[in-house]
Amino acid sequence: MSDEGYDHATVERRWQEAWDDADVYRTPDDVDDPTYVLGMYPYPSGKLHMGHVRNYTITDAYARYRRMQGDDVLHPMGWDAFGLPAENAAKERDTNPRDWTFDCIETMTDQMESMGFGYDWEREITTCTPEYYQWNQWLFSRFHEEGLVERRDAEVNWCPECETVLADEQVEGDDELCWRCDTPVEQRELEQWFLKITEYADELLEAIDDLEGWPNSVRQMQRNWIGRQYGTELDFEIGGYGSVEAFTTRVDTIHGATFFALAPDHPISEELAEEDDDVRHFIEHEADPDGDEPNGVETGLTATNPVTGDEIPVYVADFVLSDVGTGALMAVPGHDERDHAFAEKMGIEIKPVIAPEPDDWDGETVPDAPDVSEDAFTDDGVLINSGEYSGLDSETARERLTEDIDSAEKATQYQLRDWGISRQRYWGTPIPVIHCDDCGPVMVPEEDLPVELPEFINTTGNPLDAAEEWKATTCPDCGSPATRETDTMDTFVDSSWYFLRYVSPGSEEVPFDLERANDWMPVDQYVGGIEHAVMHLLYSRFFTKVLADHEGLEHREPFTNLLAQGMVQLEGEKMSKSKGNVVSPQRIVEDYGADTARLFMMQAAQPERDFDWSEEGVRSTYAFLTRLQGMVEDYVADEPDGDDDAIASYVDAEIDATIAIASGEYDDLTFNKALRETQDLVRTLRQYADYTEPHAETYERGLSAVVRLLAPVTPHLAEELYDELGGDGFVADADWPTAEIDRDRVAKRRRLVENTREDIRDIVEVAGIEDPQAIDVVIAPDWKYDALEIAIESDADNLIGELMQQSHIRQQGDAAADYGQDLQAEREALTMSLEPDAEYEALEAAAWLIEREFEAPVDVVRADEADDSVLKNAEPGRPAIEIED
RNA sequence: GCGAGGGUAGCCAAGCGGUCAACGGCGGCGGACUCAAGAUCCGCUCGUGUAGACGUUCGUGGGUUCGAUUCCCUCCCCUCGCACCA
Repeated sequence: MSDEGYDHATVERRWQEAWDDADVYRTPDDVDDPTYVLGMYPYPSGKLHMGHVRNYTITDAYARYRRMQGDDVLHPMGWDAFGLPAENAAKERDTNPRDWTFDCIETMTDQMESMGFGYDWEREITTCTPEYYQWNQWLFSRFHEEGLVERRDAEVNWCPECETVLADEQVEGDDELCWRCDTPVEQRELEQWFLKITEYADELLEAIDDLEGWPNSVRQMQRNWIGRQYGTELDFEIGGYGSVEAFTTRVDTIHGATFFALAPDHPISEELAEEDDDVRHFIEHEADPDGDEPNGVETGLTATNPVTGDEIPVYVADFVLSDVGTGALMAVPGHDERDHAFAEKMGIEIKPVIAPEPDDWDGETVPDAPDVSEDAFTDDGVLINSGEYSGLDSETARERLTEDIDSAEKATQYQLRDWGISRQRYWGTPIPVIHCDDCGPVMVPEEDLPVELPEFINTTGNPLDAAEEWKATTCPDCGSPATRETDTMDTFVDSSWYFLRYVSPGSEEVPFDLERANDWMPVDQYVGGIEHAVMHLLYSRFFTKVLADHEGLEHREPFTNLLAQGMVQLEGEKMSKSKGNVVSPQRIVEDYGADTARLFMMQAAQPERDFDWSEEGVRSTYAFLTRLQGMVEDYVADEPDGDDDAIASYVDAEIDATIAIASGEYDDLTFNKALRETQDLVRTLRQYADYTEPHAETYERGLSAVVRLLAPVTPHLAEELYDELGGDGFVADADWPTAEIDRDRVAKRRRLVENTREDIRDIVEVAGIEDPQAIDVVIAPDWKYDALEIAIESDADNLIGELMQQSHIRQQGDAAADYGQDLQAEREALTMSLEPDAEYEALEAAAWLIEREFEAPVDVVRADEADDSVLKNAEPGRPAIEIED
């Protein structure tokens, strides 16, 4: 396989060293508003996988493209270096997380260099260093000062395998599995640190509308996650227990509330459990919040409907969740499916109070009740059986009832919860707090930051808890003996602002240089996996907003354009170690080179789509590069001296077309299309050289354009070939090729040529012409172009009449009338063709393609040199064809 | 159930009101080159057709339009996210 190809190893090594020596990818601090291109930084697991390669090839190609377009570019890389796997690996290998992590970083850095990724390594950041994580601590203190940190008892998700707390976002699926290890998650009550992201819920939600550079899927996922709902909070009196608050979005159905339900862990349920055996038994043994079946137990209590005064039975039910709404609800089985199911099961009354709005409703008449015995009617409609509210529409009734009921208030509920950042693990940022018996939890003063991690202790629980010496300290407030907080921060804290740190990675006084951040931010193009759609991308938005409000950052959103890249699959399946269907990037680089791997990936599919890895595809990509290399070599070794003829002009026009199209596609990050065009041009150039002695200047211009168009994706070979062609400096710094041509004309010209060739093939085939002797291609007369233009612009009913007003058209007599009829028939679909001269030139330039294919001389003929009988078939955009056999 | 994105010729996949029987790739067929194979190059790949035509096609069934693969609605199917959410 690879022994047939070019010497990629030598080429790649040579240019990697040359780039390194010349510091090609450095972004100086004094550049003005660079284009900021960023890939989500990796967790240093030890090896680059195909997902990384794809992700970073996308950003690298785009960064290189922008640089060649003349932009200053910021394209940094760093390491999401804290996290549990390092701890586990350290235990397995009897080392410590720090050494293991830095080993991994070293390996992965080498792999990234071997892929040819052009990063400014001077800006590298590593989150597990005190130089970085001190700023997590500093930010935590700042958040605390601004009232955005809270410590409270919380029922938390606990993973017994990882021995740590998980955020809601880290619990996956119906089975509630840990996102890292797929262990079922348990619930525990612990004192936890929270960042109050809910304070920003409204802005985080509303600003999504303006994130036009983000994929809809991600925007929608964030909207769902925040889950804002407008409704009403109101009190129900429960005999003996006072008033209980319930939340409802459908207060218009309150006259149909036939029972009241409490969550099993609602305070009243817990109180009841102490005296009522049935309730206790239900809560402890029967309640199954995860089951499909709604279960419940009657309490014997009643609640008073604040509108009707009715006494309705109170149940403890497992379908009521304490963290949704208020953990207590008024149940309306007539108009809520879940309440309906429960009422049916328990034999509770089902009462319709909303009717579908009749089509011809007058706005007053009270319609007939719907049948809700089998199914609830859950849409809005018109109130019935609702006393003075009957006859109102749902919307109005909700307003009125919320006003009229004493205890009722408009309320907004969110699904978004505050962000619990406490983790009971070692390898993370220590939360900078000291616990004092007298003063309680006290922030570590800024001058004492960072709180550095102690040496790793290999133990089953939290190593920080075992670090006795480290734990013992004194209270910053009162000076008495005190202990350090042993929780560390969720690593998503690190990644919520790392994109700001790249701006000034060495800052010792501040987390980031504010002035530069204001100039350089936001990230223009962010690229990463869809798995971060909610967590990382939502937290980063939150941090950015807090920093805007309290630290003078002048941007409220971190990422202008977001690309969620697709997966690299093998036979339609996600590559994964457990399935054993992994293709190693390292092996591909060894066998075919980084350029081949990069080019294959970028041309295989649009970046956001999944695609299948194919060894066959890799081989043909490699063959393509080898061929290209040969073409350049041959050209340089023996420069051709062909004429600047029609064929050269065809090739020249194709070069322009390719540049124009490929540039547009690079702008849109649709590398696959840009590369397809570029590869087409290579084929055109080869055909050219095969067919005739090329015109040196034209041919070289083509090769040079190809090399530069490929340079963002295959940087090493592009450097090599650019050098061979005599380019100055690095192709990485070269100017992007330019073409003064618009895509519309390109498309028209190509279509004309392609249609003409197809027509000739059709004729040869259908007419059974074995061996064509000569082919004439005849351009339509000028008057037809004029007629076409008139037909397009005219809105007259009688097109023929309109045409005949032109004397030079009228002179054509029957021919004009015939063509006028044709135009009339297709009137609405007409589009302007190229001008006659442009058509002549395009076909003349493409004649060699036809001659080559049919092995017959081709004559492109102007209308005034042709017979009238032939001209009959010629139209603008469609020359007449005469084949002699 | 809700939401988002999809369903295009043997397969993958573009197009997203007329230039569309529908770009491109793979696979298949034929041809050139070669002693041969590979690579490369040139065609063909819905049906019919002895001069560029016609017919039937873009999940299903309707609709809008002079005209729909492209816009609207119904239904079916796929993928992803959320979900006993009050």
